[in-house]
Amino acid sequence: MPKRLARAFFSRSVHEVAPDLIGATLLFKGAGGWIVEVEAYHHTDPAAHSFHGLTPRNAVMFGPPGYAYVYRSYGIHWCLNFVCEPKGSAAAVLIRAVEPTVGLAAMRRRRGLTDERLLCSGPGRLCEALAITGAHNGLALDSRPYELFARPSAVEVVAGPRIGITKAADKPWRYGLKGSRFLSKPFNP
DNA sequence: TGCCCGATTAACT
DNA sequence: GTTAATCGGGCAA
Repeated sequence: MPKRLARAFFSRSVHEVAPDLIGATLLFKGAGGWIVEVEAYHHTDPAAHSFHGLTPRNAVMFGPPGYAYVYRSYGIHWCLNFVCEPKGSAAAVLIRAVEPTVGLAAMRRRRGLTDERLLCSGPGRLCEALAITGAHNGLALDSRPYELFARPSAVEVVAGPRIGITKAADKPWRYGLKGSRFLSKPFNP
């Protein structure tokens, strides 16, 4: 059985944590799978929600590491982040895609789809499949309904520019599992 | 206060 | 390739 991720795992630079999350297992209420795509954000980064300072929405980012920051995107979708670094860094990793392995029936029902490849291949899709909403913002990642397990063995991680942003769009802070079919978009070679 | 834009997605043409 | 759905935040006035 893989090792459960301790809170100390998240108390490091967001650029160390993000690639280390590739291949880790994310479960929420017993459904989920392997993390195959993430992006790193830091408060010195113009693309980050924390860049302009603390607000009610991003307050969790300014708190201690090892907690979930869930925000509403475009007024429609929910997106899940893991807060990292010492408290006050306001850094987080956006979880962008998961290869579904557990609770397939529940995820298909919530998404209204059968195609496994499209169940969790995007930050909004992932939250819909796992039923993660703003009600789960600010919860600790080392206890239910969240469950996180370290990857059982080394994996090949690729990096590239982040998706859907206009500021600091050149930074290669998107990380993915090389060759995965479950990415929200392929990485350019 | 009002206006514009965004860490998105699905359904169009 | 384009667009609607839909709302909180930043910034100008």
